[in-house]
Amino acid sequence: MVRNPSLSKLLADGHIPTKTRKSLGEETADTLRELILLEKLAPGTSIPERDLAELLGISRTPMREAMRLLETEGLIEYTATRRPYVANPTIEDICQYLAVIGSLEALGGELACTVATDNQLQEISVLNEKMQNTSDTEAALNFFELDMQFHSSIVQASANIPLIETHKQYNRRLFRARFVSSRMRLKRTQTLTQHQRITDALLARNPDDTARELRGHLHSAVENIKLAFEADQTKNE
Amino acid sequence: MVRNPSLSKLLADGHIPTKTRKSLGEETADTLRELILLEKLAPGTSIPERDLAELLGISRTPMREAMRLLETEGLIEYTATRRPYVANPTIEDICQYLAVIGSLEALGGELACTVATDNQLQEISVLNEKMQNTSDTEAALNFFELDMQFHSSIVQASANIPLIETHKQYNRRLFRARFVSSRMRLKRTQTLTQHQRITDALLARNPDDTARELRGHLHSAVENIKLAFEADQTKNE
DNA sequence: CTATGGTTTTTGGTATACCGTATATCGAAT
DNA sequence: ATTCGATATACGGTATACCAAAAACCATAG
Repeated sequence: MVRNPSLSKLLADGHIPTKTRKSLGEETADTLRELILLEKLAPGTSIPERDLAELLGISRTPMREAMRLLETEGLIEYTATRRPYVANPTIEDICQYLAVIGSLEALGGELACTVATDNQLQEISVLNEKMQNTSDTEAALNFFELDMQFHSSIVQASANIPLIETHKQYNRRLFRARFVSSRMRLKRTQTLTQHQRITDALLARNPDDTARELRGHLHSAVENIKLAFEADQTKNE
Repeated sequence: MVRNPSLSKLLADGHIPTKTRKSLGEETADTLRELILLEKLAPGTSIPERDLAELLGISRTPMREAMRLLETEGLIEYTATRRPYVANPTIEDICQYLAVIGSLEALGGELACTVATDNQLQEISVLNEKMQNTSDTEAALNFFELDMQFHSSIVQASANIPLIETHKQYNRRLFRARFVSSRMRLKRTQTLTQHQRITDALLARNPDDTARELRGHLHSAVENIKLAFEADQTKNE
């Protein structure tokens, strides 16, 4: 440990880049997650530990660790006999996730109104403006990423660490769904109006309005994703 | 797999007790959790993998798995150099947990109003009555357990599986805090009045009232726990 | 051709050995 | 006596071996 007072102060102040050395298992979790979210590993695919470990050139131990991690994130599930496969949430599952994430974001916004720094609010506002100025023809991926960032930064501003963590997890489960949905470009103007109202409430530091707007916004997200999935279904048959 | 259609139907109907064989790691997680919650392992204690594994007579592999599980539950934390120790949340941490759990329960109650079966509502009502009829001299532990059950069964009635799961996790982190708090018997009558109002709103299947009452209830839980911890602090010095 | 029962192969669970790094110990120098 | 540095020890990370259970396969009987 660092015993020199002035040095440990430096460290605590965060001036030194905290080198959190990731274990192989955690790194593997990252790459696995990416493989799943980008559909290199399709939903429902069976993924035996040995094969996957060999594929990535590591042993089973860290691979198992990675898979357990992704299990808690909801990206990997296990059969009754503990055989792992890529999760394949139904539209109903996704709606349940969205209900929870709606509550989490509403709480995040509510808290942010009282504890967020002006800088953080500014940042959110900037993200909103970027989205508002996005032309209709802009790449869907870009819009999608801004959307995710907008929501995340609101929760981030709540300074509630477990909330931020839980929100991140739910976001991961929803990644694919949100992606599909955003590709549809459904009701983009509606989304933008809602974002504007959320931003306004936040800048006014009005907790109740913020929470209500966020709830409403997530509520329509449910509708959009339902539509997107129906469209996706009919297209794929 | 079961190939006979009528047999698999039996299984799906749940007539056969789904024997989810727990792995050693999961069982270990259960016993470890109990050790921590009952303070057989005090908060802050360092818990080297080898020692703990030997203590329970198992190898390190399942022990590591168990510890990773409890890490995601927030009961075990790791130093910067990945040395595990029993989590020791500050009062601020606990308040953050409570804020989240408040939102989760509010959502649970709200959803329960529309999807809960009459039986489920009845069950909640029964739990409430049991608590109301608890005499002041009754064992604190009994009151405590009823309280936990009351809250859990509300979330259970929401039928939102990820919500139920997340709520369970947060409850575990709060177990100790709630226990300490309940031992203080602070504002027991206030608690009971609030429970009554929550129950009424639920039975009336009024989502908005239910959510509001739950939020308010958790809000005062924050106050109670703060008081309890202050008292606990001064006692221990 | 289908259903059944046994055999082989696959696969997850667990134990164990080894490695590198972090920590503890201890002696020497100031 | 305190601090510093070298050495020893402890500990978590990873690889690997082995086992039991599950699943795939296959041959045989009806």
